[in-house]
Amino acid sequence: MNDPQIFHPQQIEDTVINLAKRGYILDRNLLSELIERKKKLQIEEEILQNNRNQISKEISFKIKDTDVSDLKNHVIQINQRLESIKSEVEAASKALEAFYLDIPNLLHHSVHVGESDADNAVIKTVGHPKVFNFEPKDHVELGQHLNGINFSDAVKISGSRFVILQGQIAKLNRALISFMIDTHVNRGYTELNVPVLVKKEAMYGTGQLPKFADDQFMLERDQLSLIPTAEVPVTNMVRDEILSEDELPKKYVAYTSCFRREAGAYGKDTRGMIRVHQFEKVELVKIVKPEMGEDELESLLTDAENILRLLELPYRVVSLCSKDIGFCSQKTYDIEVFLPSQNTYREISSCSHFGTFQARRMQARYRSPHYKKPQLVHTLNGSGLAVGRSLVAVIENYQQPDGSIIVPEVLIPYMHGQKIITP
RNA sequence: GGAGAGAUGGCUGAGCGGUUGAAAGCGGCGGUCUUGAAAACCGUUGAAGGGGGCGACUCCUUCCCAGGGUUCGAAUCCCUGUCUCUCCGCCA
Repeated sequence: MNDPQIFHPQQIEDTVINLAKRGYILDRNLLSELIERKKKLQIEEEILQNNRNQISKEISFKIKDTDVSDLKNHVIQINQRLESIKSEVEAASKALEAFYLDIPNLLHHSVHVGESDADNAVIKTVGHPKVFNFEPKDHVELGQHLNGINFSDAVKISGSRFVILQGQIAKLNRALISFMIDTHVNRGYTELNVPVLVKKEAMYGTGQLPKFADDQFMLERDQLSLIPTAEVPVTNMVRDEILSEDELPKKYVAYTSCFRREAGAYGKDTRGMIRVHQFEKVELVKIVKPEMGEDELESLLTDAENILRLLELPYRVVSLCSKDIGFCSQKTYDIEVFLPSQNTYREISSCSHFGTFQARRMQARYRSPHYKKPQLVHTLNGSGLAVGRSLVAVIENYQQPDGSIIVPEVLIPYMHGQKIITP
C-alpha cells in the first residue's frame, strides 16, 4: 500500500503521471469522494462517541444521590444513532481501503518506460554463451539420458507441471542448494527454515493478496496458503513489529519449496522443469532503514549474481521497464541465465526494492532517535537463486557430447568429490 | 484428540463494572552529581486515526489477543474463536 500522502493536492499530479507509466489510470474523482465520505462520517461518529462518554461520566458522578434515568435514556438514544453511523463508517473505510489496496507501488524515478518485457534494458552481460561443437540437448533429454529427471511418474502422482529428480541429478540439486545457502551465509545472511503454509494476513502483508488470489494454492478448509515464494513467511516475520535501529539491516536467506498455480501461463513453457507448480528456491530478504534501500538493492543484486559467477554460468542483468515491474515493487532487476537449448537468456532471479509498500501493509517499523514516531522500514528480496532453473542451466551449459555433465568446480565438494555425472 | 491454566504497555507484572491509557518494577530517554564512567537521586517514556494552529503544540476518538453480547458505562461480567503453556493419548 502506498502512503496516502501521495494523493494530497500538492503531490497528486506527480502520482498520476507515475502510475500512468505502469498503465494504471487513477480515478481521482472516486478517490477524493471516498476520502471525503469517510472523513465526514468519522467526525460524526467521534462527536457522538464523545457525547456518550461525557454523559456516562456524568452518570457516574450523580448516580449515588440523583435520579439519572433521563441521562440514561439520552445515552440510549445516542447509541441508536451511533449504531447506524458505525456501519456507515465501516463501509466507507472498507471502500477506501479496497481502493488503496488496488493501487500499485510508485515506480522509482530511475525506472524507464516500456510496454512489455521486450522493452527491458540490459544493464550488463557477464560471460559468453558457450559455443558447442555439437548440437546441445535440452535438460529434458539430458535428464532422461542420465535417468535423473522423471516426468512420467510425477504426472502419474501429481499431474502436469510436476517433476521428480532422482539419483545423481537429485544429488546435484541438493548440492546447488547447500552451495547457495553457504555462500550467502558467508556474506552475512542469516539462514532460516520457515513454514511453507501461511495465513491470509501474511499473504496480504507482502501483497500476494487480495489482487493475486488466482496464482496461489489455497487450503480452503484450514484457510492457509502454500507460499509462492519464501518472501512471504520471511518478510512477514517483522509484521506488526517495532524494531530498534541497531537490529537493522536484517538479512535472511531461506531455502523453501514454492508453489504456484501458473493460472495465466497455459501453454507456456510446457516442456521441462522451467515452469512447474512446485519448485525450490533460495531466497534473500532484507529489512533495512529507508535511507539504505537503494544501496541495498544493488548489493542484493550483487549477492545473487555472485552465485552465477561462481557457477561460471553466462548471464545478463536487465532492469525491468515500467509495465513489466511487479505490483508491489518500485524497482526490479532480473538476472537471466543463458540456456543453450533455447539459445536465449531466461529469468533465474528477480531482485526487487519495495520501499515502504509492504512495510505499510505489515505495519513493520523501527524506532530511530531522529524521529519521534516509529518509521516504516524498507523491504527487499531477490532469488539467490531459483534452484530448479539453476539445475537446468548447469545441466545444459555443462553438457558434453556424450550426454554426461561436468560438475562445476564450486559444486565438487558438495558432490563429495564427484567431477562428472554419467549414466 | 481429551483435561486444565493463561493472553495487559519495549519487557516483567498489578488491576473492586464508573477520571484506569492502565499501579509497580525493569529497560529507554533527559537531567543533577562526577575529571569521566558507574551508583544514587529527580524528571520523562505506548500505538493508530481524525480535528484545530505557520509553529513549539493542542483537542477528540479508538486500542488491555480477536469477534460478538450484557450495561447508561467493560481491561474487569457472559459467549465464540485464535494462540501459548501443563498433563494424558496418538504420531513423525
